Amino acid sequence: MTTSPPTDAETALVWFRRDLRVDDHAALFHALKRHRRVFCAFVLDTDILDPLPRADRRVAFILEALQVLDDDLGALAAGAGLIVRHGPARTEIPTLAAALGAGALYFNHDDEPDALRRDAEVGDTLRARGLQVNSFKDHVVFERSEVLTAVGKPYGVFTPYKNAWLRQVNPFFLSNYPVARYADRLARLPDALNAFRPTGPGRVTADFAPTPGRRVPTESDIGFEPVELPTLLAEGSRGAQRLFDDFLRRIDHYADRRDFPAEKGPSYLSTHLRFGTISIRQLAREAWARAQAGDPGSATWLSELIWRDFYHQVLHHHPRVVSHAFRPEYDRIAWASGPQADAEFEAWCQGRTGYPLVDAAMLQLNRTGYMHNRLRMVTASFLIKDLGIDWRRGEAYFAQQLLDFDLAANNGGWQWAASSGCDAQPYFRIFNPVNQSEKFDPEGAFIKRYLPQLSRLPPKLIHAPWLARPAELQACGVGLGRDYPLPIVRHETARMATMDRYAVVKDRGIPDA
DNA sequence: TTCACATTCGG
DNA sequence: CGAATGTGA
Repeated sequence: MTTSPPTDAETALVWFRRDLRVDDHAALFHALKRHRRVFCAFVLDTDILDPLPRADRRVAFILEALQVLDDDLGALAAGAGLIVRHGPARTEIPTLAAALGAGALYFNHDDEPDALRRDAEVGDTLRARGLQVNSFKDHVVFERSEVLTAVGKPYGVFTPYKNAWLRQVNPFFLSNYPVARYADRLARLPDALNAFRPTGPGRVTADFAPTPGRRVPTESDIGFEPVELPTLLAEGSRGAQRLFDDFLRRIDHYADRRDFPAEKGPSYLSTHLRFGTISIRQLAREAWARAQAGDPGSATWLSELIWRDFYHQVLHHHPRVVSHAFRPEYDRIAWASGPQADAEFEAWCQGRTGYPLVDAAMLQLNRTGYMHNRLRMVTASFLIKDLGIDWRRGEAYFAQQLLDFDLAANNGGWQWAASSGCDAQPYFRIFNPVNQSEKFDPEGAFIKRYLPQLSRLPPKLIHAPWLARPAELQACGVGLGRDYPLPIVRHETARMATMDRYAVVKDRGIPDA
């Protein structure tokens, strides 16, 4: 005996979160396919926003992306648009679903622990009220347990994971969800939903606004200060498409340019991937096709996209990495602490370590919300292995500063540098910050961009100015300790201290008692 | 009823 | 793309 499936509700609500586009959108596609009237909403979640500093570039990025999303929905179907709410998503989504008379909720997976908790709560609430709750993979090509070893366990090493990923991928997994096909099912927003109404300084009601007007709030509507966004990141999903077009013209050079921060090597798409203003499938599809055709630049870039899947998968299977070392023995390390360590941490944050490449990198981060990937490794290694400071402090600082901050990738990167992660750098491999500088910024071009006080130093001196003779420095107009700091640590000394600090990871637990 | 091929379906 | 299902001789 079979039970007939329940008939689909007429009205559905799609909850946008880290997928701020209409093109190639899994949840939106499925909602449109199965329901006659589909509303789209985004919640500016006060559970997330309240603890943030009042000037945050990510808020600016999101608001701009929402405006484009709203425009694109309207372009897909006249009168359609994005409903934007401000409040705790835990309660805003159930309230909105009820107000719209929705019988189903659709959203895409977000595997960060806090998001999973939130989504479980919302799902429970709505299911208890008789709504269908449907969620989908959208943010990565392969999620959760889709790529497993022959014995059905998650991979802990990247290269075999990547090989399995490549064996498994095919054009279908990378194909586009044809959202436009069902565009007529997007609901026209009633007038009552046509504006986002601020009520008093910095606070907004959760009530529907009575007057037509702007649906997407400004920073000040939600209690933030306006901040300027790097022009590279303007215009949400429209800007993302432009960036990708531009990158495709140089993707064949990716492999040979990506390690040099002074060059335009990377795609600059990380923030768009974080917020879903571009689809991972679109990117992987292009990269995969070109890699298949034999382009090494595309193959290298595709590897980076696979790293992203890898780290998301690690976080899903091992959520404890959020606060613990993936390899538990690395939590035995006694990190530097106390006033001296605090001062050094502060110098690192502010780009005052005296190591020009490290400092230029930190200034890039602080000023733009972005840091070149090679420099993320260099600065992370410096904090952990030259200053002996707990990787979690660096991770937290990056989380605060990076526009493209993604918990899975950031944590994976930091644990890689700390040697505590899966498939991490071995602990005895310690970047030499001067060698890295000579190798990846040979002319000092990147350094000079952020440290103009060093602009007259020749390549021979710029990587380690403290080694120059006083007369040479004077000739270049540099007074060490005045225009630019003396190094806060000696690398060779620090390296030996780190080897000692890491010795505890070799202990096989408690010997015999 | 069977086979060979076409169509649909899933992510 | 590959698996499952449908079609028609």
